Amino acid sequence: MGRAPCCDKATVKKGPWSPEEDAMLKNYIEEHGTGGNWIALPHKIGLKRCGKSCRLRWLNYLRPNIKHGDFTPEEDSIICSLYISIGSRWSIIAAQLPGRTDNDVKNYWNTKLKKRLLGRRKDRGGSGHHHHRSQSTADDLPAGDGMKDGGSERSLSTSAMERIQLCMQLQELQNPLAIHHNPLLWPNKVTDQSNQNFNGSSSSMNVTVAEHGLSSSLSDHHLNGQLESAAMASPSSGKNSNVVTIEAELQELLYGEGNQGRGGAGGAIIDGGAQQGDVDWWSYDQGKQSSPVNCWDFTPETSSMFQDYTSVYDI
DNA sequence: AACCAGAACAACCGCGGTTCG
DNA sequence: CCGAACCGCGGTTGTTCTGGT
Repeated sequence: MGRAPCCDKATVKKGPWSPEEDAMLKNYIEEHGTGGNWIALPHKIGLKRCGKSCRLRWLNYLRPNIKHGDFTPEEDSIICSLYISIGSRWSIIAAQLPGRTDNDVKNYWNTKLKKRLLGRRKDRGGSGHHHHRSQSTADDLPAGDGMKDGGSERSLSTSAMERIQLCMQLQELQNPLAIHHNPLLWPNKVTDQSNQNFNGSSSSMNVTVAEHGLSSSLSDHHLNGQLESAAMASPSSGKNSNVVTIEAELQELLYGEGNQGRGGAGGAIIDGGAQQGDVDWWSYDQGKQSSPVNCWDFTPETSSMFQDYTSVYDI
């Protein structure tokens, strides 16, 4: 027995929103708020839309202070770093980028960033042929292959590549032990505990969300505090050579030669961590350098994974 | 100019988690 | 305590745009 549909699909309009519908929804919410009930909202307004559709439209496009397009190098950097660290937790990642929505970040990653980081690898040995239609997935990524053609094209090292690949593979496997499936292992730095985003400035996103009575995934109360003890127990790990190497790789790949189309502001991103506040995105336990992906320990040993994770987040 | 493939983006779907009566 | 209703998330699909042939 499946779940009952949230609305009568026969009478509900689907597809792109018209300016009139946008105006109706926007005006109503600005005047009355959401009322805490999205399902009832379209009926109150007189919209022939599903409540979920209204919610999505408001959150992604109509609410104030939404930014579209023109992701900055700093945002690119945060997205890439967080994806490699926590996987496809788009709401968490988006919460670190004021004005960005999870949908926006997700689309941006899938259509641009992922290709910039990974897709170029597929071109190795190619002779300028176009990509095929399929977007890069974990399946079509070479599994840590070498640089077969020895060409001058940039790519991430095996270490960084494997992090991304493993992250994608994790999603496919739905590994219950994966960090991003286990709130206990989420970092307190991606909660709003400190109400700060990763570049150390106050997060206006949280304020915006609160103002409109919407809950943010970052308000995940149950996460708060659970990592504090771990943070106390885990000394801050210093930046090591691997960290610098991967940071440099990422920056080079995103904004180096052949990727100059983004305003040339690449120098502002991860620069020895200085531009990211005091957060060390990449560091992990130096004592485990035998494994290039040791921030992702997939053994069933939670304690080991937790230790790695605390290292990743410098907590 | 027409067609086509690929890219980009908007929106939908289904599920898990949470809330509330 | 239980179940229904609702919310929010992540994955997927559909549509439009763009550039190449």
